[in-house]
Amino acid sequence: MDSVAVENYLKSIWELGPEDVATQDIAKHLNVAPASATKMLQRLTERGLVHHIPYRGASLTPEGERKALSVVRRHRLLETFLSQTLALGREQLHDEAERLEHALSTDLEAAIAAYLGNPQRDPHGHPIPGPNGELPVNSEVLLGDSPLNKKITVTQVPDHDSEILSWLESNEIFPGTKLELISKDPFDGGIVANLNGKILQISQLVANIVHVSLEESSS
Amino acid sequence: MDSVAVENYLKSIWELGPEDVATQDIAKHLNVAPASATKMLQRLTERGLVHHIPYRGASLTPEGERKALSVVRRHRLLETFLSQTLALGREQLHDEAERLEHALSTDLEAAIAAYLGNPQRDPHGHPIPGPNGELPVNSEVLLGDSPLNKKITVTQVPDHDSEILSWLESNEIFPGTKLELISKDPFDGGIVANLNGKILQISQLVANIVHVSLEESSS
DNA sequence: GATAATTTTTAGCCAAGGCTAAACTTTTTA
DNA sequence: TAAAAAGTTTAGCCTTGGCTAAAAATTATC
Repeated sequence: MDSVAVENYLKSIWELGPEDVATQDIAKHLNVAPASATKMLQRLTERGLVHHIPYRGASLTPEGERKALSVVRRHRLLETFLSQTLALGREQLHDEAERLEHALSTDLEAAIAAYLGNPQRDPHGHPIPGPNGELPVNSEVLLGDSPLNKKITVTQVPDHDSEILSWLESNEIFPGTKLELISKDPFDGGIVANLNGKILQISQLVANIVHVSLEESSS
Repeated sequence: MDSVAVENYLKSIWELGPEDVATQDIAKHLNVAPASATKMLQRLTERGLVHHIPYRGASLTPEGERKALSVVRRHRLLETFLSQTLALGREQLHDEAERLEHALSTDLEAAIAAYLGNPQRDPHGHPIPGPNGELPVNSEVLLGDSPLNKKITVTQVPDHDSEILSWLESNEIFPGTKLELISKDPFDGGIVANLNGKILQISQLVANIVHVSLEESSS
């Protein structure tokens, strides 16, 4: 069994990867001192989970990635489970799952997946890795990069920034929402969209986090 | 936030109490060396959660008991929640709850309690402490101590011994089961009972774990 | 291309929570 | 009641995962 700390390092590297991740970025992501991250990266390299090149950065070995995806799977299954059973708000889910993910046995993971009917996406629209780490190929595009005057469908919103998430929620932007880009600011990348007749200004920050698909949603 | 280890020590002392608990018993219960238990008892005494008298034993302070009951509440709520949503077997519940109980936030605890309608008992029939640690007075009696030829109702089965639990389950003994004592062995305390017409021999070991009530069950 | 700034690593420290072996109490037994 | 047995504590060690301060490497800047 890997410790909570180890699981969190692996997950962070996965989330920040797949290219070499800087020590500083990992440290910031986990709220620890850079020196602590260095030490852990060395230990994880020792254990064959991480490939760390001093002064360059770190990446996951195949084994490390498998473990990282297992954590991500548990996290996203938990978010889906809590959302469905307890009807928690999308912005509460992340923090709860973050704690519980490390305490989920393989059996319980399987029971939850079966109960949910092996869902492919969590409530934020993020794909849930399969039991062996399979992830679907991603044909999505960022909201800020999508073409003007075309029907697009929101597929993913961020899972951890509850401020942005609340804003999105209050403007009815979540997976499945259909909208159309009206214009794009040439300087800061902010956009204006038409959501069911409502005209909405969306900052560059948000436009570069939300994913959309150009095909009609299959839901 | 208390660590997992601290929460487990407090819970163990509560479960083994309320009289002074021997160092050895705590160590055995937690699967650690006696010396480790001693050290932790000293730390917990330092923190005002435990009252440890060297060579005598340890007991919980009011603050320690409050925290222990909080862990017990989370444990039993989780067992109830997992049982209702995922239909896990009674003998799987304990181990899962054991891991998850330390990762449950106050918010999620409240959400689960509300979802379940603030249940008073977990699936093993154990009372669930209230949010402030309230426990109902216990008017129950051990199966082995109950009178002959009287209708009695099972109220509690053990939660952690999955072997006993499976045996009970397969003989349809669980909270709510009605039966009648036919005879008691004068030597080893084993008993014979009538369960819906079936004659059942029950060992002393089991008879001293299962709780029953003499009144008709209110379910 | 040398120096300044930034990033990363090393060194050394700490607390938590384990362990074993040895010392000390308490309890039991002869 | 003295010796043996059982239980408990102390002492000293270990690993994990943090930290800070200082040293080293890399990158940016003049």
